[in-house]
Amino acid sequence: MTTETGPLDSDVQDFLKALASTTRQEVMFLFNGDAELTVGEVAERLSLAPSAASAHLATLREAGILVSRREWKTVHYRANPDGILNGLDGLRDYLLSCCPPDDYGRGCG
Amino acid sequence: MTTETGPLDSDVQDFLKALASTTRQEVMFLFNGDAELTVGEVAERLSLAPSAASAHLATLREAGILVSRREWKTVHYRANPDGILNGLDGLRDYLLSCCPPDDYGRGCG
DNA sequence: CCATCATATCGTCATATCGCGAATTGACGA
DNA sequence: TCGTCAATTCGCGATATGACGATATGATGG
Repeated sequence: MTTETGPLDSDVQDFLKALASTTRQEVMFLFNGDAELTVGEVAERLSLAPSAASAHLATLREAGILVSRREWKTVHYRANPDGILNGLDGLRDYLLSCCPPDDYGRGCG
Repeated sequence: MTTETGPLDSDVQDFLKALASTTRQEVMFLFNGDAELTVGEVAERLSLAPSAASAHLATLREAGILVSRREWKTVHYRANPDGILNGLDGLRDYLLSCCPPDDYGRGCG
């Protein structure tokens, strides 16, 4: 059972908050095509201070959207499909429980 | 074509920002079961000032998540399944374009 | 051990968001 | 038209977020 701080799973809350930021949306676009990027690369591509890039990547990692691995001196981030799927599923379930429509893309089987 | 302020459709941005708020998440839970609520009812149930409730409902309406209709003196809000579907689809497409996983629940047909 | 490089964390400031109460707008009834 | 009630908008203060630079941590190499 995931901890709940409110009516919505904290997992899904973190997922939403992480993605509801223009800068972090831009960050995510860098991970297209199974890309693996270091903090410094993200900082450079978005013209951000390394500290800012690090914080955003940490937020996305804590939301389960990215994962990181350390390789010698550098930390490599990449997308985390499982976490993303989890977030999307949780969000869909949340909206399903809130609202009445027939289906939200589920139940295609 | 929807206007874009960044890498992500502004539609989807509004969708995310609207839902990435604890209070608005609580608001959405009130619309369970095809409920139709006035601003005053939402304010009362969440112990909010009418002005705060109005602002949150407006945000959700502008994001396409709720729709409103005026009935004499009162404004009734209810969920907007089409808008919600749109938001979820847009979000999924965005994450698909960012990241590599096989599928995000699409392609069940 | 110490130096170095990449990352993470901290302190600070600017800005955005959220809450309220007050004033404004809009719709109905006298 | 004017009054009333509901909703919206405005102004304000408090809090949260996002950016930076400076500092601390971690891993590698001398």
